[in-house]
Amino acid sequence: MEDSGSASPPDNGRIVHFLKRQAALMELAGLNAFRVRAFDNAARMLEESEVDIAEMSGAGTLTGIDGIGKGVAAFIEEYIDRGTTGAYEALTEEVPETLLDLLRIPGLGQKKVKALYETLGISTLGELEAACRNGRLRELPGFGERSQENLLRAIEGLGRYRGRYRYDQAMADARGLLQALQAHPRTIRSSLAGSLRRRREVVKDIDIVLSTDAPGEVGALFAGRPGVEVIARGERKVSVRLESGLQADLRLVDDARFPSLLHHFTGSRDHNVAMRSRALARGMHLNEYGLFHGREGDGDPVPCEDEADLFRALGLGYVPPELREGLGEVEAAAAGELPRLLKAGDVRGLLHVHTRASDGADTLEEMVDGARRRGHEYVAICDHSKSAGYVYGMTAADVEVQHREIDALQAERPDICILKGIESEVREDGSLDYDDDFLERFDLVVAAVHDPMGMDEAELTRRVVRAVEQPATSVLAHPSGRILLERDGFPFDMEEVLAAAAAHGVALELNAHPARLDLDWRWLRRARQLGAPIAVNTDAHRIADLDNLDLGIGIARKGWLTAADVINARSVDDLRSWARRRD
DNA sequence: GCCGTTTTCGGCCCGACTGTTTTCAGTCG
Repeated sequence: MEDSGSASPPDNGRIVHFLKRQAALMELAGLNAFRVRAFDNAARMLEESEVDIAEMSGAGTLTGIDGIGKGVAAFIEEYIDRGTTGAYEALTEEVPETLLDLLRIPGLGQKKVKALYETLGISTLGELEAACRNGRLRELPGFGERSQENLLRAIEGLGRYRGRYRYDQAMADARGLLQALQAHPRTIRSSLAGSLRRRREVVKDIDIVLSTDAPGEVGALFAGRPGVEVIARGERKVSVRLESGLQADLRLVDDARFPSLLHHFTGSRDHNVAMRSRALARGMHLNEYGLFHGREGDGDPVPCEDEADLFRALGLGYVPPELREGLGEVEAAAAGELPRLLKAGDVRGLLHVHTRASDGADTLEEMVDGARRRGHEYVAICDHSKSAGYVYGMTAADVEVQHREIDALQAERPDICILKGIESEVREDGSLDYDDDFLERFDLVVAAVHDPMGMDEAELTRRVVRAVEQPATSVLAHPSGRILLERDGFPFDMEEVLAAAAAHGVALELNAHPARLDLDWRWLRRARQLGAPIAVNTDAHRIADLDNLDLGIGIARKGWLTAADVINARSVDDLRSWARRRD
């Protein structure tokens, strides 16, 4: 049971979670599938947006959001008010909430869970496991020997695989698979697809699409890779479980169908719905095998050499994969209003780079040369300031030494501009490490909160806003403080912090470390709307970390950012005068 | 329940694979 939120309104996460539970219970209760989908859709729309749901509910403006009508808005309002709803309570009378656990098992959907409950009285994972071992499932139509074995394995797997992987971890597996497939002589075209191609920060699986005139041979190569367990093996699709626990799916088609296949398995569900609707509205039909004249898909195919042709045939500019989340990109493409997204070549310098002077692994010279080799015009050295308790923080004397080293190295490296920066700790009261006079010595001050110090939301918001207001602050490092799959962001009001950053011209960092990717891409879009600039930073602690910039650029693109939104896409002179402009 | 350049009623994406069947329902993405 959800607890009542009388003291403070439930946050977005709790509301979304409750909507999802409601949808799942409705499904189990056998309610109309489209009504179920309405709750599911509403949950997804709210999950991807960054609005304050409770606030909008109070203002009565929720129905302005796509997919939320009077019914769902009233449901949310009641939940915020009471901590539950009449509709939810009525459903739990009918369907035990523990059935939601069964729904998490791969291979068990609404119909089967319902059958298990109604005929065998199974309502918990433990009961299901026992029934599988006793062979009781065979009594049920649609269940057999194999079903019991598969369910037992799946129940085990629920604990073993958390089922979510960081982008970099999944990419390490995906690169190897893709290279092996591309090396096959019968492979014509191939590509990553799915959430990896969309650059989601966390993924559940690897999707690869491939064109070939010998699907059996290429499929066999994939299924026969060392250490993989084959989950499904068909003519057009092969699914395997890798040693890492990741599932990888390969789809095979002949080459003419490659563009539509790639598109289909790249887009999120919502993106594909938007594209199909658009095709239907134009008297065409879109599926993974092509774009066809006629709404039934029985007409002639529309010839498409690549994805760009496909978008063009639907009257759309090319929508980059990062944007294909179903968050307005199709509408923007139709109106010719897609932004010119940031590109790798746009970024001219690196900010926020560490050396051995604090907790980096490589020397000043090595890091600077790493940046030079990657073609950067400037690099800002930002080691930790003195009160960074968790690592070695630089004393004022250390800073003096580093500045002399930088001056000396700069004389030897005329082709790159070395900026004197600092990652300054934000203290409990929102002030920065070192006094204002000393902070004047730096070209760039990156303010960083590393410890929420047990503060509540109001206190922490005040602290971060104060840090943004400090005259020396140019950039707010890894704003939310999250560590992907380990720890959520610190609890503070991000909207308020973004507004403060916009008001004071402080940049929000997009920390490109694959464990952070912070600011989150959903908030990047909001920051752009508010006019707050962004710094795409590697936060490199060793030379190899400098290559994380590529992922940072991908996430920036996912946040709809252009070169104009990004401070390190500026020339070094512009950057310097921007950093020194402070009020 | 939501929605609207075939709209206020009547739709709501759609195809592959599995495990069970003996022609298909359920699940998944």
